[in-house]
Amino acid sequence: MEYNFREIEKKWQAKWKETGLYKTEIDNNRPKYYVLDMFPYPSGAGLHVGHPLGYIASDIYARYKRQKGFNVLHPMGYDAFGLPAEQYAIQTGQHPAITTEQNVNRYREQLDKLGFSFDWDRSFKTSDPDYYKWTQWTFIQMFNSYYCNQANQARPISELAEAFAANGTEGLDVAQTKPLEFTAGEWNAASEKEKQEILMNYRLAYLADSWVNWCPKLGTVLANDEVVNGLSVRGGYPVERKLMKQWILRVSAYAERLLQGLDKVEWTDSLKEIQRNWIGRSEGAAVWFPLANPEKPDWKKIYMGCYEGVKNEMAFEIFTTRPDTIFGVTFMVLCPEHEMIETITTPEQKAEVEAYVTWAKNRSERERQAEVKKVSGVFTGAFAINPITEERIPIWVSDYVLSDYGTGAIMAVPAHDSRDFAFARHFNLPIRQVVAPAIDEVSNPDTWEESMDSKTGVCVNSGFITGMPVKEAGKAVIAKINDMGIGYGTVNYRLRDAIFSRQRYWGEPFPIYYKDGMPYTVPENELPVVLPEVDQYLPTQTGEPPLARAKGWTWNGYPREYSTMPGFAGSSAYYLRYMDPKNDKELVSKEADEYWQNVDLYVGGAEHGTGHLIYARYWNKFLFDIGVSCKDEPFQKLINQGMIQGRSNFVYRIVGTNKFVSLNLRKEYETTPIHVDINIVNNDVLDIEAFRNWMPDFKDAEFILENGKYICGWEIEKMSKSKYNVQNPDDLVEKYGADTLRMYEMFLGPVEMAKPWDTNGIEGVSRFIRKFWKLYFDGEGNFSVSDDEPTKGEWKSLHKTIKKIEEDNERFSFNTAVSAFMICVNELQEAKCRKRAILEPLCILMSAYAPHITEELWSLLGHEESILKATYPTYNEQYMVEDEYLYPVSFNGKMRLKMSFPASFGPKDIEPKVLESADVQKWLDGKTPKKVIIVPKKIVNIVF
RNA sequence: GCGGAUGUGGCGUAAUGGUAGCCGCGCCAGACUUAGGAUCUGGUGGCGUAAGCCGUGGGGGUUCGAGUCCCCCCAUCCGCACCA
Repeated sequence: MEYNFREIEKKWQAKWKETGLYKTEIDNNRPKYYVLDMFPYPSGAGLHVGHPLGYIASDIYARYKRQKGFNVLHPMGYDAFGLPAEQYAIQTGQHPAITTEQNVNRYREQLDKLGFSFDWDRSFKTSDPDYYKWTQWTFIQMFNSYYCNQANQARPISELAEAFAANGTEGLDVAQTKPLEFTAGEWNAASEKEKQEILMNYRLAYLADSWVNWCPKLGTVLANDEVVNGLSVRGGYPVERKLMKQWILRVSAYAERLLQGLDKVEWTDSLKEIQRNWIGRSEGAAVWFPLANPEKPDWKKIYMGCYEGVKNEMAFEIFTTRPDTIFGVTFMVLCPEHEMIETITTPEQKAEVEAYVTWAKNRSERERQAEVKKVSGVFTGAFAINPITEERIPIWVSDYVLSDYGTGAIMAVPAHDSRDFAFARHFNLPIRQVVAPAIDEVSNPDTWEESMDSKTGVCVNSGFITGMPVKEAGKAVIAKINDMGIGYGTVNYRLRDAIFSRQRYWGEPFPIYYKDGMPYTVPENELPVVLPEVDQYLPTQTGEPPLARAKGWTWNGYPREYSTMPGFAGSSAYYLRYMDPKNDKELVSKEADEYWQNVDLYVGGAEHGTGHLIYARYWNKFLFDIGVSCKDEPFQKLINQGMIQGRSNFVYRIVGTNKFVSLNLRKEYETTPIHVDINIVNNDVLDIEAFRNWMPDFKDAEFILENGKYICGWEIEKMSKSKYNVQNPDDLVEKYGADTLRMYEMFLGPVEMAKPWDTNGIEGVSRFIRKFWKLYFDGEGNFSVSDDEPTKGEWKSLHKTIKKIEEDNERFSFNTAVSAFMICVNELQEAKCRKRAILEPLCILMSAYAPHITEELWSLLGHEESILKATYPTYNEQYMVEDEYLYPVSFNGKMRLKMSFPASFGPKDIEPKVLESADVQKWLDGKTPKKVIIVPKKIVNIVF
């Protein structure tokens, strides 16, 4: 019987579906294992060969774990809300739900062909109201929570209101937008609206004016991770800073836990490092610098009086990571957005400062970033007092200080900070050295080429900390400012709160309505708030988001929130929902959550390092705090699949002609390389006829050949339509079958590594699969497996393979596993082995990789049940025992010859025999060995 | 600039500190064929007729022994980038 993969694959895919083979239920008698692929966004282009790489790897592992006795949850669904479908809707008027549906169907069709073991009964898409109901529900819980730094968890906002009624803000230690101070009396006397405004300062989902990334072209704000180099990730449009009222998630409250949690998960170091950088923890000090009122030169009075309750009016809070350099402060810098610029600027400087601030604020993010090295700034005319040295220092404004990190104000230490140094040099401000490698190694900063940013050394010219190592000095300064009541040691994070509003149509509506200008949540029993129909997917005339177009869309007459949620809303808790996808009472039942717990293996691309993987961790930690999820980290082990790059082919056109010269002859001509469709090139040899028919321009093309062939050049590039190097999995499944494609994708190399796609290599795997098939058939092509006792060699081949495959599966080394299968099949073919005792276990081993062919063979072997239910073979060491071992004998570490000794021989038995040998004597060349190292069953090394 | 990863034949890659190049592609030779972009067999790191010598980006080091561990440098890729 010929190996007819088309028939076999179709047959078994239908059968699996019919019998519900991959349906999963809670089973307390078996341990659970949760394998998840990152939520795909179903784009219109469908899958290319790079997409399934991770799905194949996770499917192999899921199947393997099932055969090892685990109850495996392996679901799949779609991240369906998002910009592409909506942009398409704007252009064509077609409802994004329709586009999404089509794309989902296409994805499903492509996935089905690859024979994945997904439990499709658990599937959903984020745009399903049954699903986004729980996204909205979670948002309401965040709205109704604050973060308590003492308990280190989210708590109900009602507790906070009670605390305010009893004690005001006395002793408050919570995450907040800005510090507020009021008494219980003030709270109790406040109106309902005032109370709501105060609470907004603490909610985990809050509404606030903030500087956002506004993308005019997309008509929406974007999160930080959706902007790269000042351009939107989707579409690449310019982004500007804009002050807008937005929904925001207080992700920053979880910064420390997000950082600490990284130590508990098994992710790659590089991904953990990306997250650590994104969270950006820095330890330092917050210090108040009082304003030296130029009209009252007796600043000491102000200084003495300014810390009691009048901080905001009279002083700036700065953040520094180097409190040890406080004696080197020679000026201060405020960001252009700083609130106090207006009040402190002197009349003489007013015009200049205003001009600068206007210029700086109106610059696009992109311009600002492009000109980072250009120093700009302006003097306010005002002075501050260094609270430690009591010196009077000028206050400047510059855009090198960012408004949203720290407090938007810095103490500048030009001698020891490169940016302050550049600024001081540019504006001719004093530079004072306060740190040196040693106490007597002070130099003149005027002679410096750059600042001394060194984090080691000792303090000099620094009053009471002179002579201290910098680390110690920092602590001493913090202690001092604490005593003085003008500052404290603190930690700052780069991680910002996440802007959660999008002025777009195709997303989850907020469960929010407005009364008296304040937001209120829709009652939970009215969820979901279903996305309404609109006549156009564009903003209104007055610039409101598209949802404002929906007719009669109010909550009992109150206006609703017209923004929708961003893409990450729906993808932040989907893994929990898969545990219990049909539950209409809860996001996930206690029973399901406690059984499935969290994702054991998460597979996907590294591009989600700072987006999805931060938000989902935040989201899950919140759900953990409110008791919905029993694990505070959602993804225990994570594998980043490497990108599959395209391999482009080129032809070389001689400039000004329609003549093409073969690769190795092109040096003699002036040529232009032109991308050529990889489908008309085979092993870099161009199909000339196909090329002439490819495009009208090439109809009359002429060629200069080498050895009668036209050889194309090649290059590794991103896979893209315009480069004609896209390889579509459907074509390959059609030509070689899913099992071959699955094994070939694994064979390409380690899953995590980026690698080029080279279709040529698939032939080798295809040959191997057919060879494997033939092991089960006799010369006439009849299925024929004997019950004869295998030979020693056959047993060894099998057990060697069992061991190797198991080890490789456990460490996700699927490429080496495929090659182990090849070796085994080569050996069995060599031995003409057609024995059940060998071929049955081999079939099971390979079923995770090539589920269709093995299922067919399994059934031919006479089994009724699916091979998925088969018991995984156990490795038996006894088959590996050898009587003899062939020792490599090396001289000074270089292998020269081999000698065989009984496996039972120890070093004492081997050494004399080795030294006696004529070959060894020849290599010794009369010299006496200094040492003979013998590692049993490993190596003999003679040192001379 | 900071951080991370990677570097091995013509190509993809393999090697618990122990025989460098397994497996596959490609290439070469042969067999079978009307034919070959089918199948099968053998060969294939470089230099050398050979014995042999040289070889894992470069340079040091640890070790009986280093592709693997340590230090310095180079190249490529990825992430962050005025984060005080």
